[in-house]
Amino acid sequence: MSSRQLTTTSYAILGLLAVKPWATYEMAKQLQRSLHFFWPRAESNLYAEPKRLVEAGLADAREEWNGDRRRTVYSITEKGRSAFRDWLATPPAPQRVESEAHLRVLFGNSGTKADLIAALERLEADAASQVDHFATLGGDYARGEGPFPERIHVNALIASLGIAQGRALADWARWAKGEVSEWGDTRTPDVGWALKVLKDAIEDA
Amino acid sequence: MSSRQLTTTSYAILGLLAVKPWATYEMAKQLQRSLHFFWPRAESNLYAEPKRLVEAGLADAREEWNGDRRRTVYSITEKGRSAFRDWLATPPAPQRVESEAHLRVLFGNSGTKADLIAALERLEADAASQVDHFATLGGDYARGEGPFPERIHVNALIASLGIAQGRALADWARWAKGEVSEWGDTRTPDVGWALKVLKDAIEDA
DNA sequence: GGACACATGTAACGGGTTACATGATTTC
DNA sequence: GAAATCATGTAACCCGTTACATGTGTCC
Repeated sequence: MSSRQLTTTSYAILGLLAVKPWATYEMAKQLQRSLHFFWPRAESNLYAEPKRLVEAGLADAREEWNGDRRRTVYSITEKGRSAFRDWLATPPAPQRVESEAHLRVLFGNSGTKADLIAALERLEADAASQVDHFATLGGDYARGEGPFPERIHVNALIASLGIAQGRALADWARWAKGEVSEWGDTRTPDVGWALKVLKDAIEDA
Repeated sequence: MSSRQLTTTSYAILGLLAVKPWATYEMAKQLQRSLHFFWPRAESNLYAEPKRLVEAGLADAREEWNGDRRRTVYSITEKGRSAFRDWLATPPAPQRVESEAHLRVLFGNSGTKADLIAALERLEADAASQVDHFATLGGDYARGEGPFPERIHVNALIASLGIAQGRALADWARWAKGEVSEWGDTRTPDVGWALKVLKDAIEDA
C-alpha cells in the first residue's frame, strides 16, 4: 500500500532507531532537535516513515499502553541494521542550501537599505541559533550529561561543525551589517569599497 | 490556468529580470550559475515560471527569431518592479540546509571509517567547489570584467559570503578527516579526544 | 556528416508541507 | 476546570524533480 522507495528521511529515522528504540512522538521530537539544522522535516511527516520501515522488515513496532493512551515503540531489526550500514556506504548526495536571505543580498540593490539589513539580521539570527543549539548540545556532553555517551565522538564532530559553520555565518553577517549601514544607498556601488572586499575575500580563498 | 501563488522561485526570476531582459535559455543558465548555491532549482522548472510572471502582469514576453530558431525574451514591467520591491521588504524565510553528509557524520559510528571519511570528503568537495565558484565570480569583478558593473557591491557581498562559508566548511572537513583517520574504529569513542574537541568548539562559540 | 550546443518545453510522479482532527493525561 | 502537552495521525495540495521529446544551428 504505502510502500515506496526508501528516502533519505527513512534512513535518517533508521539511523535514530539504530541508537535505541523510540516511541514515535519521542522520536519526532528528537528529529526536530538533532536534524533540524541539516535535515529539516515537518513533524507530521515523521509518523508515516517508521511504518514503511516496518513494512520493509527494517524495524519492528510494539504497542505500549500508558493508561488509555497508546504509544507505538519502534526498534530496528538486524536486517535494518545491515540496510543502514549499506546506506552509509553509499555516496552522499551533494549538500543543498535554500536561503531567501542570500537571495535578498544578491538583489539587495533593488530594495532599500533597511530591507538589506533585515536580511542580514535574519542570516545572523539563524546562525546564532545554530551556534547556540550546538553549543548547548556540546556543553551537555562535555559535562558528561549527554544522553548517549557512546556517541560522544560523533556528537563532538557534529557540534564542532555546527559551531564552526554558524560562527562563520554570524561573523560575516555582523560584518556585512556594519558595512552596509555605511552605504549611501543600495543602488549606487562604492566601487573602491567593493574592490577591496573582493580582494580580501579572494585572498582568503 | 497555470496561475498560482508566486513562489520564492518566481521572485528569484523576477529579480533577474530586474537586472535586464533575458531569453529563457540564457536565464536558465544564469540561474544555474548564480543561484546554484543558495536557491538550487532544476532547469526544466525555470521555463514555466516566467509565463506565470507574464500572466500576473509582472513581466512581458517578446518573441525573437534567430533564423528559424525562436527565442522568448522576457522583461520586467513597472508592476513587476514594484512587486519585487514589495517582496524584498518581506521578512525572509529561515535558511534551510539539507546535507546527507552531515547525517552520515552524525551516524558515523554505525558505519566504517571509510564511509565516514567519504562523507567528509564529499563535504570538503562541496565546499571547495563553492569557494571556487565565488572566487571566480569575485575575481572577474575585481578585474573589472564583471558582466554587471552596477552590481559590483552586492556581488562583492555575495562573493565574500560564499567564500567565507565555503572556507569554514572546507577547513573543518579537512581537519575532521585528519582526526577521524587517527581513530581506532568508529564504534569506540576516544572520550579524551572528544572532550577536548568539545571544549575547543565551545570556546569558539 | 556527426556531435554538440541552442532552445523550449511536457508528462508523470512524488515527497513533503500545511492545516486540521481527536482524544487522553498532566499540570496549575 | 482550563490549559498545555502527550500522542497519533489524515487529507489536500503543490512545488519541484526526473525523464523524455523535438527540432535548429553551428562547428569541425
